[in-house]
Amino acid sequence: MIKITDIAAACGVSRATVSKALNGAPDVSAETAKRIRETARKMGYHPNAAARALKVGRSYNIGVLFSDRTGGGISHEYFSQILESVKAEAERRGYDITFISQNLGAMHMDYYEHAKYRSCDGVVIASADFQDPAIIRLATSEIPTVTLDYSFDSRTSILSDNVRGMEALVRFVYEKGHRRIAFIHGEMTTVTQKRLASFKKTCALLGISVPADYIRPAYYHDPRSSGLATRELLALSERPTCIFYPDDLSFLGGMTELEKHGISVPDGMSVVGYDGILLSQVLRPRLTTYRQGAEAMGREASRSLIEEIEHRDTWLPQQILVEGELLEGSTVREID
Amino acid sequence: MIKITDIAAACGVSRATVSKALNGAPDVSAETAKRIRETARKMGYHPNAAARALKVGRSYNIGVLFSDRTGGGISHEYFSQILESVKAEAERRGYDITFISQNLGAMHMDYYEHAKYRSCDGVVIASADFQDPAIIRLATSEIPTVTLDYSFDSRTSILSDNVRGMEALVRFVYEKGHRRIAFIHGEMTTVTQKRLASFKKTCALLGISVPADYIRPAYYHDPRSSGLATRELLALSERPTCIFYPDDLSFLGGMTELEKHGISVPDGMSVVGYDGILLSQVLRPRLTTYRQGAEAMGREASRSLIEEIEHRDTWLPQQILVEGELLEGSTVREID
DNA sequence: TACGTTTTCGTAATCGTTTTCGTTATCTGC
DNA sequence: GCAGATAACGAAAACGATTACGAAAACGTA
Repeated sequence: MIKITDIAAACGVSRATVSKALNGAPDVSAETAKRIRETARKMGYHPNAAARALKVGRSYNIGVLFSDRTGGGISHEYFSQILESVKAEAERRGYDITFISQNLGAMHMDYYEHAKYRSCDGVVIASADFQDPAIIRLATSEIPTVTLDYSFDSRTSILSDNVRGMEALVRFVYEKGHRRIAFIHGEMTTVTQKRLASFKKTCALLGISVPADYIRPAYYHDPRSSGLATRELLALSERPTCIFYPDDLSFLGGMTELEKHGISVPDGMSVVGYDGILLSQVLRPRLTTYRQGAEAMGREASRSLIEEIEHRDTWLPQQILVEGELLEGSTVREID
Repeated sequence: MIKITDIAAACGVSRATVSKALNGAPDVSAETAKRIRETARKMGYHPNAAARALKVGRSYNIGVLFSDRTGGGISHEYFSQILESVKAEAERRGYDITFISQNLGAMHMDYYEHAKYRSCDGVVIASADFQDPAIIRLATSEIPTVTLDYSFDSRTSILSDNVRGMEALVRFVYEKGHRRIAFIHGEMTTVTQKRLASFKKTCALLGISVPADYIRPAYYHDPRSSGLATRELLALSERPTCIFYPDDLSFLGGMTELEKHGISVPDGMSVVGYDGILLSQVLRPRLTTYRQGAEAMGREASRSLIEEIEHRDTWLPQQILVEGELLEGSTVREID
């Protein structure tokens, strides 16, 4: 690997001048700067990331955090799409990405320490338990962070528009004639709260009353718990005509349960999911669901984080709402 | 962040001694070593990754390479599972992972240069065009590498057991009574060659003759091309009774085409896939396919790469075969 | 011509760690 | 008690880059 000393020798100048030329310092003449830059390119010079990180903190490296506790990590489609677009946008802007985790090997590090250890310029918190003190420590530290699907005070966040998404789904089934709508929700995160609130509000707006026992708890990405909730709904004296599932994957548990009862979708029961993963669109019948703009969310996360890193003085935190789109499958029956 | 100087001051020794104690050098007494290690832990010391990387090359950071050319990157389930297990195993052993790509931002770097730039201790080449000179340069460099589903000379590789997998599938459909079996394959990579060879060999072994026009080319993870191949197979005077698809996703294209012709699975046509992704198991009917041991592959990749990094002197390249398992769905009809 | 200003460049310190080599001090055997 | 070996530690030089500061040269002006 060729270093700054080499190109200094080749140009007959000092290392300082080379560094300054390459970083666009004002106190180097236009001609020498050009000459240096050209030979640097010719000789295939690239700055040593470690040396630079050591000297100036900046590493051109951003951390990505997927909670290692919750199983639903990288390999869930929603998150892998986010990861992919975070990575693509970061690379486009010259940044590498490194995973941030806790307890690297034998050492006992929390997220913040890990980020410092690797001198990350910033961290994208993609999936985490936002009550975890270690997460809070990171998000309230001096390291720029952006969170997905959650907002910390005075920090940038990228939010999937759950309110609008849920509203779109409710309106859709309403137009199909449904008035008895059940809602199975995941863990009570802020996302869940928003979806539930939007569900209730839209129902109220449309004049639909939702009995308390139409609202059922379950877990995200857990077909079993959704299956249970489905069974409970089927046991009600007045069954719903349509069930909202926490996500596409959870619907599968519901489907199995419905099949057990000899109920077919959508003739015996209408259903909608959430997420719009590939799977939902190859199922027969195709699932009616709301696709979150994962690609845009990842891209925006990288973009805004890097903006903050590069303009820390003038930066103001913002909350970026990313819209999704309704995928009209055929799991919602028309009722007269 | 507390540094070596701090703990040197706290212990009343020099920085050199601290470093040596922490790294288990022989020339420091047992008591001082213990004392130093304890205060280091108490003070929450972690070595600065950049400084160490600068001084000794070692960065405790391994690169992971997903070709940026082929779209089927991280977000494909097979690869995201591999990524997840590579990451988990690496972290367990105290290594971080960073993505290796080409053309970081404005700089013009190839894979090898990128790996050096970040002073990676090794690279897992998870998905790539193995004919690409840039890939070859990396794989023949002094940097330890391990490849997945491809073998370079004198390098370690993790191979999904395609031979056995394909054999298992052929035997399975054979036992179900099928004798006219068509094979749609993906791009002619070494993986494809192995699968095709194993297909042919097993057929020959079982006394099945495979007409040349039963072998059809298509692309991996591309439902459209598989749909086309399916159409061609259906146009043959003597149709096959069973079709092998390049992978689970590709089968979807075939399914659409079969539906167009009013053919149902498995009554009108038996099919098998490959990969065993989640999707294949929630389809109705459940797809008969072969699940590759993605989790084990990623784990083995990390494990063997780190072994090589830490014992470069005694290390010998090896080819590690990872078995999968046959998933018996219900897309292969019993024939009498 | 002399002096102040600006432009352009180099010297040297620095980031945190590792490592070579020397310096003590302690020990061993006779 | 002494030469030589050994054990334990420290001083200082790296690794490759950045940057505050000073120096020299070039320029302008009176």
